[in-house]
Amino acid sequence: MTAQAFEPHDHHHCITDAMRHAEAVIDARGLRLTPVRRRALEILLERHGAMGAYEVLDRLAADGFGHQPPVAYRALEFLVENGLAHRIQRLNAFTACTHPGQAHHAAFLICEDCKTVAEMPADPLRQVLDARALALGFRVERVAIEALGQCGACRKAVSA
Amino acid sequence: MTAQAFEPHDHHHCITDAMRHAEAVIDARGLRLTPVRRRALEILLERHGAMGAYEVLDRLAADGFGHQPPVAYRALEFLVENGLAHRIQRLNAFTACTHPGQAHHAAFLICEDCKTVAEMPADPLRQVLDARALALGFRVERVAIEALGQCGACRKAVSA
DNA sequence: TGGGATATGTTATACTATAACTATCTCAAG
DNA sequence: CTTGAGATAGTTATAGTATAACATATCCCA
Repeated sequence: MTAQAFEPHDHHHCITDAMRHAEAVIDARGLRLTPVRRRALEILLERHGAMGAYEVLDRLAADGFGHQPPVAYRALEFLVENGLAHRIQRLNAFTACTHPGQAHHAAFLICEDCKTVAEMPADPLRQVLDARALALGFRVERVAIEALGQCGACRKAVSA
Repeated sequence: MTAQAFEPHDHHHCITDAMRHAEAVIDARGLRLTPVRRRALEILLERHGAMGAYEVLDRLAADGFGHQPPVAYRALEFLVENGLAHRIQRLNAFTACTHPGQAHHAAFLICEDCKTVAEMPADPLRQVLDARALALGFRVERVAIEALGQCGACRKAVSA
């Protein structure tokens, strides 16, 4: 598992794969991937970026769902709770999970040029962090690791 | 350098120390630690927690400074830019830097019970993160590492 | 088939942040 | 001195993000 967001890839496959995963996960938990929730996930999956709740809301509204903020926030919250999406604190925005199903700790790489958001496994980082925190008596429950910078493609584009 | 926020310590000393550091840093850069900026820093230093901009604003207003959001946001932005405070994305809030002056990468440990925010050196984490990101072609510029959990004191309090 | 739990929708409001303009202060060049 | 450019602080107004609280509809099973 790598950060495919920065690689050229068959994005359609990426989407259908994620949707299948989502169905499986939700089903296994006895929950329901209702129309709004499903559509919200599809919208997030369109690109490897982050989308604000209000942007998602506009899209949902255009598709005939409700027009008020809670419609989007609730769908997004559901996705995040079930590991199908992540909240990017830095951007006050949400991004579809690219490794759904697998329990994982993620770090996010956010390209400031093209706005792509890639998810990178952070388990090794978490081990170090947890250990160092524990040495201070602190027990870590959740961590947000969000890096801003420049992706390979954008670096090449600048130097060209 | 450790995360003294979780340790019992002479907080008054903590404050005077930080203020002295601040003066030195700002002076060395040929900038000005004006009354609002100084007061804003003092307010953040009162406790090892995070404070929202509007809370800082109320305090500043009570002290005779302006009553409008930019007053607080500008002072806080100045402090952050000069490494005297940090923004905690997760909380939409600000905390005084406990290692001012030293160039450093910090990770934040946020106790969900007592709301204490401790700053922990993150240079080793950064090295790992930078290397792993670079392997994906990504050049890291800034990182936010924010952990939620429970500090030692609160853990003891619960189990007692 | 009734009824609790879940989900969706609404209104209203709270919280966070910045743009744009005005007035004031600082400090060095003339 | 004094004057003018840049920095600082104040204002009004508005943009952007998020949630509380309640009404309505749907699901599912006892």
